[in-house]
Amino acid sequence: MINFAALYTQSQMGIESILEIKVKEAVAELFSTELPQVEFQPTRKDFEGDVTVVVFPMLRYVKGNPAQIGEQIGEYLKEKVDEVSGFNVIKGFLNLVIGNQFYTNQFDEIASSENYGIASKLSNEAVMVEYSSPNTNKPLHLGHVRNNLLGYSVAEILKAAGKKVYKTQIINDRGIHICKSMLAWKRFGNQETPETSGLKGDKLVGNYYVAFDKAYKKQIEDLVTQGVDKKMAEKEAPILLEAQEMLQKWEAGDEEVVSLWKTMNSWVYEGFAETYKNMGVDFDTLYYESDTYLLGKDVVADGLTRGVFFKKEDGSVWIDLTDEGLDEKIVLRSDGTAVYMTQDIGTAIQRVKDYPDVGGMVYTVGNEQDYHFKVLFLILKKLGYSWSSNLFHLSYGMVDLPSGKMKSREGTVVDADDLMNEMAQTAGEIAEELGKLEDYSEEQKLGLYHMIGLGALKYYILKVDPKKRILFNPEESVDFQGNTGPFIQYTYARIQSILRKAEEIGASGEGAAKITDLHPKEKELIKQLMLYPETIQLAAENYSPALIANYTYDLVKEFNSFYQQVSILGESDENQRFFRIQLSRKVGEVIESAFKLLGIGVPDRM
RNA sequence: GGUCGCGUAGCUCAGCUGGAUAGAGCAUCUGCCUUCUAAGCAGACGGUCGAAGGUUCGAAUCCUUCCGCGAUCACCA
Repeated sequence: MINFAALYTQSQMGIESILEIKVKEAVAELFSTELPQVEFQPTRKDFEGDVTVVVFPMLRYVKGNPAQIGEQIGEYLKEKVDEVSGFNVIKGFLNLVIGNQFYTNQFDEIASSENYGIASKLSNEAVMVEYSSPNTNKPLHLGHVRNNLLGYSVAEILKAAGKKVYKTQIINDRGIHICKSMLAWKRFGNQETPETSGLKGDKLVGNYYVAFDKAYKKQIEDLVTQGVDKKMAEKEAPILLEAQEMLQKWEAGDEEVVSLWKTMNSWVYEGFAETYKNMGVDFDTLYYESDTYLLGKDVVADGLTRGVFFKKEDGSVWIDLTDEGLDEKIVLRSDGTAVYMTQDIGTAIQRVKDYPDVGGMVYTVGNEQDYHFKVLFLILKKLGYSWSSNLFHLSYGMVDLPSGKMKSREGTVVDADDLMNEMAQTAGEIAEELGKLEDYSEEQKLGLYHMIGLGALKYYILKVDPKKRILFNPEESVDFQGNTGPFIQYTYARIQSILRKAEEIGASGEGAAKITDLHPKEKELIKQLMLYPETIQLAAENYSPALIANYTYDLVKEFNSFYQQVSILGESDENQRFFRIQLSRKVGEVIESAFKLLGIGVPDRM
């Protein structure tokens, strides 16, 4: 005998597992056949009912008219299952009406659980989520924003689903790109610093990256007019050669170069820190390419002796992945230096050494690197690392402008700081127009505008499936109405307003007696609340914040409809009123919780 | 050219482990603020789900081919 009471506590699945057993029982009794499984779906809004049993798949086992079969099973369920209070059959769909008591019981469970939907215990095995990983020669732009929001949110979602998580990034602090900025600064900078210029450090360094490119292009042009072949000119422009020389000096540990490198990077880090803080993202641990770029060479040497890799005549080391449908891929240059792949192999292994509980990793990197990660994961698998089967490339589509790709060198980028400021400013303009915050201090207002502006931006980016590319048109501002972050924040603020008023009139809703009547909107809201835990799981399995965003939107739409149709504080029946207050409170909590997973804050007023 | 991804309303997107008449938002139009915040609610308009075949009782969803867009195929990262 099944303990139904225990099943009740397991969210939406509870009723379905009961029904599954009972439907099978019905079919066995009525048609003397055993059914391997039963297919359920939520009943469509246009029909009466809560849960629908799809009869069609049963026709393989039970011969007959689907409508009649549905009818017979419906009768049986109504008779034998307390929760089933009614049914109707339309074509091959058996729509079951589930009684109010089931939902009020569910709500009691939800209302009494702290951090509803969020895993209370974390796994022993951890997953490391890498995101951001910028170059240190220029400021962060919209592309980084998508990366940061995705990585941060996925990390939070994994935690909520019960995974221990380390957030990390690998900072690309060395290489030709930073040397270009350094060289240009030396040449044109007049010792300018963030202090003397009043510029944010990353912006200052970025300016010199652009300055380098300008000078470089000019030199190419001059060489071409002197009759030099364009390709040759691109390779031999003096300023580029000088940058390359600088990189060599850096690798050799040249004191002056290293000192300048440290100084300029520190400016950039200060700038980044400010941007991250503004964006509301953080990291548990940092890796720097200057520490890791030599890693991996030993692993390659070891793999060579074990036959995972092979050496070509010129001394370069490769892996043959043709049996996997891929190509040969280089893992060590002929001069023995590391390539990107070498470094990534080494860094992955280093991370597990540093954090022995890491059993998997998520790399938040654009889809232009799909091939690279496919190869990286295969190599780690061939090297025999147990965790190699738990590697995931969180690949996302590029953020393009109407004019095409963003290019830092050409200045066609949407700067992250500017964008966030503009969003906050727009939020402020709308709020001023509405004028609901007269008694807020200037500081409070600015904080709120930032929260709303960022909420709009984050939601706008996160609600889209990561795989899809985003076309961002700076001319058309991000919406603040409809399916947007502010819409959801607004609903939250309304709920808080109700709760404040409830408190004032001494109706916190605590200790309410059980109600038996449910308004259809209340029932829908409870159903929607019941979906939250499985939504988190689904979002974690799919590494998709978009699922959380869509869920929250549906919940909020449902609440607004309820709010419009049903009086909460004005309800005369005390139990009914208390229940509605509790329901509103819980919806607010779930909005807050879900938005936290997206890295979006919620306001008490707006 | 090979490989991978995407293609759904004028625009931005859901739906994709197959199920009922394909859903939202924006835009356009119509109602609703002396009642819990109108950044809201209710409604109208709007679709050959890129195209064609196939599998199935049933396809936006799965398979094949084609078209369009993007990415990638470096001793760059």
